[in-house]
Amino acid sequence: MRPRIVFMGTPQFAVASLQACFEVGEVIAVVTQPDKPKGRGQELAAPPVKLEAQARGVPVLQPTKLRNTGFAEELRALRPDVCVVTAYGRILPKDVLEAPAQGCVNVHASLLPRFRGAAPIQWAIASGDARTGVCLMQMDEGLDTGAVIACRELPIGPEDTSATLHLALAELGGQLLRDELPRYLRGELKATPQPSEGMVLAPLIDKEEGRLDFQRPAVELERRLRAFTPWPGAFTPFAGGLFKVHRVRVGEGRGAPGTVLASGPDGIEIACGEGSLVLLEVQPEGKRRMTAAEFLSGRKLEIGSRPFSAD
RNA sequence: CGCGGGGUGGAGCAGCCUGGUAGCUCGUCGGGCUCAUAACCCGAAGGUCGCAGGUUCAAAUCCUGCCCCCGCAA
Repeated sequence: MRPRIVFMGTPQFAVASLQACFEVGEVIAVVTQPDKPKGRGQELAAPPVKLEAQARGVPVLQPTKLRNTGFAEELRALRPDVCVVTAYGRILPKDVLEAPAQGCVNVHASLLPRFRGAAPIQWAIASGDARTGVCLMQMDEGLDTGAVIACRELPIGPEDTSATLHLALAELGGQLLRDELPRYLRGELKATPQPSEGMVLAPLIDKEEGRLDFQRPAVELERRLRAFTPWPGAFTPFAGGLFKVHRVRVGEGRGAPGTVLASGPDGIEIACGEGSLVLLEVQPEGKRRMTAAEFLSGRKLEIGSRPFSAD
């Protein structure tokens, strides 16, 4: 008998999980965040999960608050066997967690207990980890602290960004659900509590995390750039505006941090706390993304100058 | 009506406020020089100045509408 599933999720990352739920059970309702103004023009946009649910003709709930609003009763009334949560974006209160007959499970994009929290993919790259993955866990009241049911691993390549890993991990999360959720619901899989050893938090990314601090080692800046792609990216002040850096290479150069060591067709080399960063693809504010060589045909950078600092 | 920048030979930019000869650094092509470490010298080709309308003797430049790219914000 197919389980009655209520799915909770919001962004693109959650769509593959939702699709997996359709394969292994009856999705009786989808809970997602309210529509929010997006982009230039600030038009209201529906979350990707909502669009997918509507395309499948499943009822969509978009509560603003979960606590003390009767949402738990509403959920109970649906008589779900399980609630599957992937990147929903809210902490679930106890009464919601206990509403489904077999509780709530969560797909989390890291190898728990490493990188509990909102931005596990980003922090895995920024930390220089060689591998990451997805875990299916029982939810409890803590932040990603539940007992782990099953995991899948994936190597992090030297060119991986959060954008590329998001795609791969979303897909892997879908497979994990498809394969392991039915077994778990039948009682064939036992959840094991997370070890306290190796616990690391992955806090929400702030825009300021993208600001390039040339005092830091070049290798760290390169990893953070990939970790914070596509958002907030890597940027530095330039000529009174914002200057985005899209692609870099770690170099061998040395000098006072922030100083231009070389500037030519091969890139713009900036001295860092350790080593140097060669800027390969950049984007001045208001302009499109361009190669360093293109940028330099319109604006020369003196060797020895420090153009990327607040005025 | 959320705020803002931009669209000028193939690339990146200046010129626009204060209308009057299409500019800069590259690239391309032809020739020269011969090792200068982003090679150098001479020459050439290549542009409906995003589109449409308006003002004017005259519009890249001023006015109006539209299209496209992008930053902020969310």
